[in-house]
Amino acid sequence: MKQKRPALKDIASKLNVSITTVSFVLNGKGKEKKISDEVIKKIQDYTESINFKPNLVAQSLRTGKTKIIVFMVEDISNYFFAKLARIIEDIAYNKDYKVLFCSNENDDKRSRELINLFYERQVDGFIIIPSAGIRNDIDDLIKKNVPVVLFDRYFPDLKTNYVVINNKDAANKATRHLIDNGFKKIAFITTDVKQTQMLDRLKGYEECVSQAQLSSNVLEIPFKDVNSDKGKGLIHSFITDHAEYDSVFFSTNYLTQSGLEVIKDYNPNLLNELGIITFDDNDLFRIYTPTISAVSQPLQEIGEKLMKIMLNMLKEKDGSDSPQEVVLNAELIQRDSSKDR
Amino acid sequence: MKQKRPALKDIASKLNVSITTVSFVLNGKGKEKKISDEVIKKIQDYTESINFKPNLVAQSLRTGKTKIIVFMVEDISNYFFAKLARIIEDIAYNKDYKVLFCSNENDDKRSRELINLFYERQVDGFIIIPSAGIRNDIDDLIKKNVPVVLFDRYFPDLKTNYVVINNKDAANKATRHLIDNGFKKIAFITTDVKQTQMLDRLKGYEECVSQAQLSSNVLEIPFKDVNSDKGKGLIHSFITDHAEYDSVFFSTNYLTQSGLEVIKDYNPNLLNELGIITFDDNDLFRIYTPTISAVSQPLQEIGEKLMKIMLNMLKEKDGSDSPQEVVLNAELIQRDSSKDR
DNA sequence: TCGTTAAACTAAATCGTTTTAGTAGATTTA
DNA sequence: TAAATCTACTAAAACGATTTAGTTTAACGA
Repeated sequence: MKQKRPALKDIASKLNVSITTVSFVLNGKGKEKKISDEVIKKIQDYTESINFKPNLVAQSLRTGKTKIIVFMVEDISNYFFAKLARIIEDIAYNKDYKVLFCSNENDDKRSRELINLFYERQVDGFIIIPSAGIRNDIDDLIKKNVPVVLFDRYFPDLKTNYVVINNKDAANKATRHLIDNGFKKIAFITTDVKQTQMLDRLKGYEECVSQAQLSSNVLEIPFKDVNSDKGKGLIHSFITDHAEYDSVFFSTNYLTQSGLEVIKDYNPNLLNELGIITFDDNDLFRIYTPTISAVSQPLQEIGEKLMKIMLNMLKEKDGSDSPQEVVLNAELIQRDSSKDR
Repeated sequence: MKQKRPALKDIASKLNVSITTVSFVLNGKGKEKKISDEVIKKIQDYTESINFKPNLVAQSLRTGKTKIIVFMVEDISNYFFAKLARIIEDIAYNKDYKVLFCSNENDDKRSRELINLFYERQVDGFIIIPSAGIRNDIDDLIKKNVPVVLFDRYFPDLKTNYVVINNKDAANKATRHLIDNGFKKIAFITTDVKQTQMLDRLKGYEECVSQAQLSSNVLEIPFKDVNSDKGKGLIHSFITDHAEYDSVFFSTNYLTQSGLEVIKDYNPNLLNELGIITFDDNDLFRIYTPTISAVSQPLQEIGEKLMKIMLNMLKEKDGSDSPQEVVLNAELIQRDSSKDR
């Protein structure tokens, strides 16, 4: 026996006032709208006593606002994204917004479906890690005046809000750090993803080795194989075929995880001989043996910037401000794996 | 210039038909409602051409369904929950449901707020890891006929759907495994949380050591300190004060992470001497040195069961089926850290 | 004393759907 | 030929809020 939730109507008839009056009082406009203290109190007391909660769906329909923000990443179960999700969620929560998380697998079709789906649900804004082929979908959203902020990567030819880190610079510093510690044959293991974040990291590495007149040694793993045995196989042959490499720079944390597994299987001693450095820190790297040096993205700062831009757009009447392009700096955390040994 | 999204009304007037007709056609009821093929085609062609999407908020208001399920866990950035979230999300996605993730920090106040908030938003169902004190809130939801499934833990005195693992049995097996491998002074490090999952794990450990006529050595870390330096300090003194312990059983994965860090800091060699086993597997444990033995919860199975129960309730007219109580078995994954050394 | 203003409300439109209960006209039945 | 049945639609209520544009009564000013 599902008893119906009370609506304004029910309260109004119960208390012999109009729906309007109830609505005004519940929205704190009682004074402003000259409702008498007596009536205000009557309504407040009663709604509290029955623990009345307005129907937010109806509210959304009427106001056009849902107070929901979508946070779309590659894979919400990945450490980096999950941590960031928590930060975003907390900020949103304080501002009375809810966050819908979803994973697009860096796949265009899925990204597109998710965007449409949430657009239909009238979400108020999108924070998105875009997959490579959805430039136009993002553009459409912006044209429809929906608040959008990209992060981690962006489309150079599209004017949008975005928050990224200085990938090239960070990769450069990490490579330089290896060189400074005496490593000479540095391998760079990355994915075949052709998006800004990866291209910039590659560029940072290549510029640095070339400047130091060292050779460039790059392995590109197809994105779809990144966590599979196939991917691990590729890393394995790359390393075993080139016994001369004295160090490895992984371009992203899920590659590092596979990489460590492969190295450990192949030759555990190598873990202590090879110089290792990775993009994206992880709690694991701090307690691994050896501890793994990492380029750490400023999660808190990224989250705060993203939400600041988003909340700002949500406040504006016409979001006609020029897009914000934020580039933050990552920090190189030096641990044992990149020490000269 | 935000141009308004088209509504049924606009389509209807554009094509000189009624709103009703458009609605019928878009819902695939054209044939059933005897709309002529000609009109059906006209409407379909037009709505496709302008890529019309109905307003789901309005739809929800009318139908009372939002097609949204809430998935509430302690901390969405925790490996175990994040993995499960992905599984749930995928299943839901295929059934045309969306999932809202949120973290309650195992805190009653926050849990309560989240439940209310989503209830107001008319979500169709809740999948919840309950914090200790929200028994009555859960009960209220159920009384209001809202589909609810608990997991990981439950309230023994409340008839609800739940999916858990056999914690006592799993802890028992893990302890036995250590004993079988020659460990005699086994420490159990857990939290002070007094909920079924933790109590059962403790019970499993205690029964096993007592049966083997070994001593029981338990450290309870206050939940709020679990990931802080204070928690690490407690672990540190527990271990250093008791040099006689030859093995440690961690009751949950975030404790293990802190524990490994402490042990490594204190005396790296200990990592290879101490027997170590943990509840909740993690990719990290497979590649750690030593590899860490773990009680692995059947994530896929848990996710499937949860969604099966949930989807079933969502289908029913009156959810008057008796609650499902599912207890799954966890798997002990033996790795190097629990080998006799 | 009459017009004006303020106080304290309320009726009804609106948001964009779904769905029930029609209707008008053509065709069939008896 | 009148009643019944179909076909192909449509009007309008309903979901539960917000908000505009009133209305009524009392008080005030000149």
